[in-house]
Amino acid sequence: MAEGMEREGIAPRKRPVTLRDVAEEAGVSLATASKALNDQGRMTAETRARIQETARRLGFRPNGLAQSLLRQRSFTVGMLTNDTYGRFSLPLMAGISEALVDNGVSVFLCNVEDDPRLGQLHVDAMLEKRVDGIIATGKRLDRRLPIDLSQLGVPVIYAFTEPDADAIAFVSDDEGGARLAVEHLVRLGRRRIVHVTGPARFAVVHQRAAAYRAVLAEAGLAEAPVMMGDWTESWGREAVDILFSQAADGPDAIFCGNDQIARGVIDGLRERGIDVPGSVAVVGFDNWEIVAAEARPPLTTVDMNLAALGREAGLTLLSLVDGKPVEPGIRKLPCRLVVRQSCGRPPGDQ
Amino acid sequence: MAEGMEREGIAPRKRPVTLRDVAEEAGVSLATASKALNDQGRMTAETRARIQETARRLGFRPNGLAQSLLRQRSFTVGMLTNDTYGRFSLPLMAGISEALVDNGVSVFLCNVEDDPRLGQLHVDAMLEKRVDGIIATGKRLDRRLPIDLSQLGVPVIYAFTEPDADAIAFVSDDEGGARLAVEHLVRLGRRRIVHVTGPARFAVVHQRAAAYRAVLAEAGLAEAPVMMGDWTESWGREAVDILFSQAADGPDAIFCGNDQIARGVIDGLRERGIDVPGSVAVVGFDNWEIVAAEARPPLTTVDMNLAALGREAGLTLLSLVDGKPVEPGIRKLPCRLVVRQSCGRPPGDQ
DNA sequence: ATGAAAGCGCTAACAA
DNA sequence: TTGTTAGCGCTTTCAT
Repeated sequence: MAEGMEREGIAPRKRPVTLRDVAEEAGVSLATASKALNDQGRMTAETRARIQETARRLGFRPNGLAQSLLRQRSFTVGMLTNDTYGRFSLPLMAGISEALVDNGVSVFLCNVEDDPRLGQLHVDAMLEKRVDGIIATGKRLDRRLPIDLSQLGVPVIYAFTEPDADAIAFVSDDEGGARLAVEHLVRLGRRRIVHVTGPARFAVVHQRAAAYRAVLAEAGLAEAPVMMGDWTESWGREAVDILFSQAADGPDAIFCGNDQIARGVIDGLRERGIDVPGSVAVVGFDNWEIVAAEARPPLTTVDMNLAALGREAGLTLLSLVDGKPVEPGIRKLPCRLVVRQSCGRPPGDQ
Repeated sequence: MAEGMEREGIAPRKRPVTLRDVAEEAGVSLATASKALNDQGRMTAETRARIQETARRLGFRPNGLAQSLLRQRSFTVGMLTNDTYGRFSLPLMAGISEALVDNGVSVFLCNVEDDPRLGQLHVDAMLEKRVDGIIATGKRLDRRLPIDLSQLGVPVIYAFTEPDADAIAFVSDDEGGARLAVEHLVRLGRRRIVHVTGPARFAVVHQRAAAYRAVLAEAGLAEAPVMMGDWTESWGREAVDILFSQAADGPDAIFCGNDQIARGVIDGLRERGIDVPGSVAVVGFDNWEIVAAEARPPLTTVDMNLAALGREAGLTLLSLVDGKPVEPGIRKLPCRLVVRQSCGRPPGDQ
């Protein structure tokens, strides 16, 4: 039989090439072939090379299912989310995936909406597939996913969602983020800073408001009542109407609870002929590119660093899977201020 | 030994419960236990019930890896995308997942950006994990993913991305979608309809423009030169400036290439004091909720039905996996017009 | 009606 | 240095 050149480049068709095929073709035993391809055991470099070459030629691809069965490790994790629009889950996913892909770990993405049945379905599927771990993510820090993940028998990490007791969780530091925003305004010399934000039933609304008040107090500035409404542009515009309808002097800065409100605020101000940032500076929250970057002027806003958060979650899950101990608790990851143009030129201190 | 009540509710801890555990506990053989739990073979109803009850009590969960190894089927598919923002990939994913989850199939989501190395990494991982198939998706119908999927040895379906030759693909019917939009305007009595769209290097720009021209011709209306620019709000506003800066009579309807342009157009018109939809009707494309619903007035726009497209792709992949033959070729799935308020009340014909 | 045995494709201990 | 063997957890003939 000629040295197999005729096999070159043939894609495995019907039956995939197995390690046994490689071993036979190379004239060695299964075990030897295995060791050769895993750079384990001892053998002549020549043998190893020959086996590897044979594997390459045959288009051999190890069967991960068999490997996983044996190693008790599937190199697979599940990510649960209820964030249908992906505003939060996609950056998280990007970070998670980035942390895992280089370790050969793939991610099952499962949208459970807010449906317990769907959640159970996905979790069952994951568990049967023997995922090495699960990352639970969401769209709200103060709401749980519609499934109980506390007794699963696999490591679970919570990222950007309300965790169970004694769980390991990563969340954004909303107080810190709000501080960043308000301190920025203070540093720019703004003195009458108001806060227009979302509905009171969101925990973050109170956390951010508390930080807002704290920073004003520290700066010796008067605080205005926090204005709560919807997370929408129209609420932002409405808030501007309220703020500027009285003859009294309006604010010179508005810290908004999210980018959509901020966008509404900016539009409302422009339509009243009020210059941004000249007369009023505006800061948003979320750094939702599509909203923030297209505002007029482009929005200075707080970024929750969700990709980094996802990366941390992924790496931590990996540690857990490797059996390393991880202290339970909630870790708050810092936000970051993205300076665009809605507050004017940043002071020279940066 | 007492009848095991003390085991009730104990979550499997260290070593997961195996079928062997169930068999021993129930006092039967492995084979019998397997059959009992799969509703196969023949045995007394009593035996079957007892085994099932035992499994339940022990919290037995079949090891999908072992099953997959044997059945040569992993109940797992991979979804490839290069759509980082998820504008297209998330609706697709939702549809795909919906079609698959009830069949116990989970989805690996893999963002390959436009990086061939990353793409190869993900595809290799999928193949090693023995995915039953792959769905390739993207953000442009006229660009390929940065990896060759033609010789993988597993079924591949293309959804909303440029397919390889002889592949099975699902795409949106952009001509049809554009027809829907322009015919809507015609039906509402608009006569001077212009088209403001994206860059010429996008194939869809030409497809939609062709449909725009065709509909105008059929209606005996004059077509205006198609205005190509960026896919941005600012281009929409600029287009309005161009259209209305001359004293000549401007259009009474504007068909926009996407929702962002449409939003810019609406803003531009409002800022010029031109009533929408009174004086000018506006239609968008994409039905990107966050942009379309928050426009003033809310935007009538074309929805590409991406979730349905994903569902089709998922179901078709399933057929393929089951060995059913599927005709290769590109299937165009119809779009749908979502009527909001930017064109005025729809005529009584609906 | 039930069970023993042979694998699915691979790895790792132990022999040779 | 290489090969033999015993599984990983499960399904499936084929006996009994």
